[in-house]
Order: sequence, then C-alpha cells, then structure tokens
Amino acid sequence: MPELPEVENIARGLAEVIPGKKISAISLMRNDIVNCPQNEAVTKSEVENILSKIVGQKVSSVSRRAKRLLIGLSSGGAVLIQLGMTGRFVITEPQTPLEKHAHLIITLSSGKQLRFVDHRRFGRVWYFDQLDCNSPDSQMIAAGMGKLGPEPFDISQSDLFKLLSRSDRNIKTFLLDQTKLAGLGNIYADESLFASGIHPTRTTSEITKQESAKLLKSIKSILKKSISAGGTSFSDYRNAYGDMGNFLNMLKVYQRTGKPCKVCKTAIEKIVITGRSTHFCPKCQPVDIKKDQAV
DNA sequence: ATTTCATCCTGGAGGC
DNA sequence: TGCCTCCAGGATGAAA
Repeated sequence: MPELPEVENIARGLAEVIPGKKISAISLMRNDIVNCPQNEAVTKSEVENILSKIVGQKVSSVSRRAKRLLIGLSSGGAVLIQLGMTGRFVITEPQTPLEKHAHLIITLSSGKQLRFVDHRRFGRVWYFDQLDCNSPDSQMIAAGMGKLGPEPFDISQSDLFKLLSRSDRNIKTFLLDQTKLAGLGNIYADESLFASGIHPTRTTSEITKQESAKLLKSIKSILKKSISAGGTSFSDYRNAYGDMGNFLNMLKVYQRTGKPCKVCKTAIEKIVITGRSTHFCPKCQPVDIKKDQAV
C-alpha cells in the first residue's frame, strides 16, 4: 500500500530518531515474515541466528529504495523491509499496549520501541550481512532488489520513451511494473496518467515522445508534492509518529469514481486493468491520441 | 521473453 | 444483528 512518497516519509521520520541508537533487543512474533518471498517460513534456528547478529548493533542509517525501507547497521549489514499493502512502523514507549498485528519489535538503547505492524501480512523483512543494493548477492536478488528499475527521479525522458516504445502493454500496467520504473503504485499511477492526459488503457508503444515527456514530468511533480504533503492516508498508512498524510485531499481521480473531474466536471470513471482498479476522467484522458499530437 | 493470473492475508463496507 | 460478497497503497511464481 505505501508507495514511494509514503515510504520516503517513513524513512525520513525514522532517520530523525533511530540512527546512533543501539538495538538492545528484538522480538519476532511471526517467523513467516522473515527472508521469504511468500510463505516459505524460515526455520526457527535460522531466525535465531539472524536475530543474534542484529542485537547489539547500532543503527547507522535509514534509507529508501523504491517502496522498500533499508535500515543500515554498524556492522555494514542491513535490515530491508517491504511494507506490502498495510505495513507500517510505530515508534512508541515499551509500556504502550501491543498493536494487534505487531509482528516485529525492536527495542532501542533510548528505551523506545520500533514496532512493525501489518494486518494483512503481505509485508516482509530481510537481513543482509552486507548492504549493497547492486550486489549480485543471492539474498539481495531473492528480496527483489536486483530486479528494480530506476526511480522516476533518476530516469531521463529519452530512456523512458525507449522503454515505452519497446513494450506492448497498456500504460497503467507498465507503470505498476517495478522492474521498469520503481516506486509507483496504484494511486500515483492513476494520478500521473490523469495529470498527463493519457488514458490508462493506451498501449505504451503508441505513446508519443511528447506524451512520454509530459508523463515523466507529471510523475516527478506528483511524487514531490505528495512527499511534501506527508503521503496519502487511507485506512492504514501513518508515518512513524502516527500522523496521517495530507495528499488525500489533493487526489484528482483515485477513489473519486462518479465524482466530477476537478478540471472539466465530467464524472470520474473506474475500470479494472489487470486486476487493479483504475480511475480516470474520460474527457481529460481520451482513448485516442489527440489529433494535434499524432505524427 | 513477456505478460497475465491467482495467491498470499485481514478487516471494513455494503447488501439482504 | 448476522451472514455473505466484494474490495483494498503490493509482489510473486506459475502458467499462458
């Protein structure tokens, strides 16, 4: 659920509080969130081995790659967290009653606790002895890090256009493919397509160079605005302090089905594209390429 | 090689 | 109130 702006806000919140703190204890309520792509829980002894490596280390850094959170440790190792749909972090006092779906509790030398809470349990946690996002390390690959495409802020207009030209999918599905462009999820894919006037079912190879440039500009601008606003909160997302994000009020199409378009008053429509609900304005985002843009 | 599909979960909303 | 169905910020391996 959390997309790039939400994870960025969580990372910034944690970066203010946990670097320099020693990890004095860890408890894991569920083994099946550790080091496994889906449901292959690691063994109890493997988990204990991992936890023993982490306890006693200092947190050296907090960063983000796409929608993943990286907590760097003094040994050079790192904990990687994929939040899934409903994962969140809570910084709290140890005496605060445990959240119903708290799966991992890290107690810091400051006395505070960092809790990973995730009611749908799509979230996963990995530990690496060495933090190197580009390493061919098999675990890094297993964690999906090796396959991630560039961040929207790090790709050029011409490179995005090349990627689009080479693919024959619809643009909505393309934007959700983390191996092509990493960081967008369902909200920001829909919002970016609206901002650039592109219908979500348009075939990527038919997107013009001008449209592609406008799309990248829209993506970057929307992500930046949302990061500044603290992200978008529906039911679950909160930053590390429990605050909600304010970008919800700024959404133009996402979850506004039937409501008037903020630009032209036409009712926003919702369709399903490869299993994901997709919101758009039928007038601002025509199915056909605009005549003045056609070659 | 690409692309889609079902699946992993829990809980809230809405229909009857 | 209860029961049922549908839906939800994601990512994956298997199948087409």
